Amino acid sequence: MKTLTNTSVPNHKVTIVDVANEAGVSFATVSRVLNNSAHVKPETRARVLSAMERLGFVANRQARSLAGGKTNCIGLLVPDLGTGYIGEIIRGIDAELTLRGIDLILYTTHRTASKEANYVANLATGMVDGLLLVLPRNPTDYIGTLTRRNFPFVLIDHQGTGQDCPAVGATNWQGAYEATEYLIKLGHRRIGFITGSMDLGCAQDRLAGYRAALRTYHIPEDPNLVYEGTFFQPDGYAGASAFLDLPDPPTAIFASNDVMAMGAMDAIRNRGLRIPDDISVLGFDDIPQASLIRPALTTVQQPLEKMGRLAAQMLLDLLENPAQKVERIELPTKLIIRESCQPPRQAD
Amino acid sequence: MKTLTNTSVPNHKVTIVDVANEAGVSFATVSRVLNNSAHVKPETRARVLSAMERLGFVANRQARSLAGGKTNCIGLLVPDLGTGYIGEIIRGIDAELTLRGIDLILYTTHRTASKEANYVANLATGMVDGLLLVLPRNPTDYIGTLTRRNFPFVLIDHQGTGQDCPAVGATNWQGAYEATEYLIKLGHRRIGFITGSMDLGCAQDRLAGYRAALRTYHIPEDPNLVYEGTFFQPDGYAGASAFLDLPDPPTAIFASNDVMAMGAMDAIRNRGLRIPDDISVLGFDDIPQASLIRPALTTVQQPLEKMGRLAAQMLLDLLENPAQKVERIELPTKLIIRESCQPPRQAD
DNA sequence: ATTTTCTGTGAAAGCGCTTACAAAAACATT
DNA sequence: AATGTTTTTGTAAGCGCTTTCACAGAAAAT
Repeated sequence: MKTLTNTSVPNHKVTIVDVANEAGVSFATVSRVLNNSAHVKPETRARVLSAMERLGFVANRQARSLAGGKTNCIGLLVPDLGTGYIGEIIRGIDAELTLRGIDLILYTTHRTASKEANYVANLATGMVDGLLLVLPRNPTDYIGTLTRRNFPFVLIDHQGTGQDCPAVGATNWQGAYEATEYLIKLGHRRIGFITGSMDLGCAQDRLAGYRAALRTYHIPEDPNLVYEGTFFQPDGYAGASAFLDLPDPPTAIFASNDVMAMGAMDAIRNRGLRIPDDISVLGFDDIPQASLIRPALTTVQQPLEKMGRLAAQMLLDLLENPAQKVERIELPTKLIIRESCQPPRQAD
Repeated sequence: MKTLTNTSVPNHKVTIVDVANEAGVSFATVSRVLNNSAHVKPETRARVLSAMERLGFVANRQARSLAGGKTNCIGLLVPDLGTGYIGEIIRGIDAELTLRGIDLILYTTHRTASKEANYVANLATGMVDGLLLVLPRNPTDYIGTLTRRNFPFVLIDHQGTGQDCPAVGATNWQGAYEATEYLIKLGHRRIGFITGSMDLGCAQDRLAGYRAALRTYHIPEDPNLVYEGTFFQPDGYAGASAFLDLPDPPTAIFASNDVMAMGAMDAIRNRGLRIPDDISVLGFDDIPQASLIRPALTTVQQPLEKMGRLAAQMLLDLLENPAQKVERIELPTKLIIRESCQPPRQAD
């Protein structure tokens, strides 16, 4: 009675027992086929496979995870999805995961730190096998927990302050340095800088890169020319407005991300000034719309898609071999010169 | 031996058995507390709760789903994440789901129809309790299966061709009609239209709305003024280029989405023409960057975030009460007038 | 031909939880 | 006080699968 075939009942879920009966083997063998385990005669395997086909069998994930101890899901924690920045990263992650048949559970924290820690705590308890954390807000809160529990995770776009954990990021310092240098070589001496959220490592690095370039070219740093933003568009607007209110406004503005650069452009135009004729604007990220706007935005490209892909690979490797040594990868950024920068109006 | 407490072993997962021992009740009672079932003495409940707290117990989702028959996850199938269009929808979905403690499993099909059908088949087998399908490509492939299996799902932004299934969309026809009417009232007589993927209901509706408006105002339709695109930026570029090559080019271009409108803008500017002075451009969607570009894009706003929220609500209702009657909701669109349109240069 | 080594398969014990069903305890009713 | 109800709690049977162990049978070695 227990191992009754249910092929006749249309709405019944097909289980390995059904398949086993259909194929005339024990359900253990079916499980072996399912797991590509060795020690199954090719002939038997074929028989089981065909039975599965005939019955339309699909393995139950919940049961597999429960029994097997892993979920084949990995969790992805992102701040939001608005800007395309994250979209690019996800595209990379997704490509890698799809390849290996692993599912993605998405969590958006909407930049709420408390939510972030909460999610992490929950996820690390059986929901997923590993965690990908994009632009983590204050990861110190839970990285300890994660490490202690030996829970695999990879940070994306977070050059932590000394924490020794797997991460992939971009050369933020370098990128900002080169971009600033480009502006300087164009002839700019007064370059306004709009920072990102300074609690994020990447924002700090970009600011540091900007400062370093200034120093290299012996340009004194004017505190009025650094505006602290939070990576959102309005910050760009506000920052640029503040700069333009200065008695001696900058001839170029370098925003720590593209979205803020766009905000800055807005502010500039609202004053009746033209880009790049009156003032140059430079961004960071190279999100898809950077090339879509006019003037097309000169910006520092981060290999977002690649970062996602790499992070996924690292995590998957970590899952397979937890003893793996910790890696921190920095992908190179690249200055993409488009139309939003030119030499200052009246060179000094 | 079997019911040995494991509090001493640090790395052991805490199960309901552990909690039961700690609280001095049977594990069934713990389960009841977990499920907020009635018939648990408040005092006992408190004791169990405190034991959970003490032990740091977190229920295992896999086990709960396996035993309980539901996953508390819903699946979201989207074509991609690049444009912000989807991002807005997800924001709405996410808001609703977070509220009810349900998780989101994300699948991006990257506009591959085969992948879509594949995912749907897989997901509908225990992975998730319900499915949210954004902008489904050719849903006829699997809507039948889904319906037959009684698997709950809601379509987003797909006004199917007669299929009777739950869906939330926007008034695409109406939106396109009003936008075209606006252009006509501005004085335009030759209005180029760039369609979306014509296998999508929304694209068809928008085209129909455009045509209807033309008819209303007795403007003969010129086949040269309709360019078939696929909702991607390059289509906008190509479409606008084709229009501008015409001996008698249009004075306004209406693209079926914002991204294509941006492509069109690009093409127009590459010809040395100015927007809106030489030619007006109008989009559809009102994605976040529509207001960020210059000139700011006049477009038809879809309540994307709200659509997501509503779809999630519908699905959740459906889960609770499968007998629910099928609803198809159309949210109103709204013309957002910004800077990209003005009366044609020389009125006829 | 006999023993040894594999290989292929089956039986059975869980994975951590839900949920009838049953038993016990508490309360109300005559 | 005895009985009937209603709560509250415990017992046990799965949910569908993985995996260890054991045991056949076949191949290899003696």
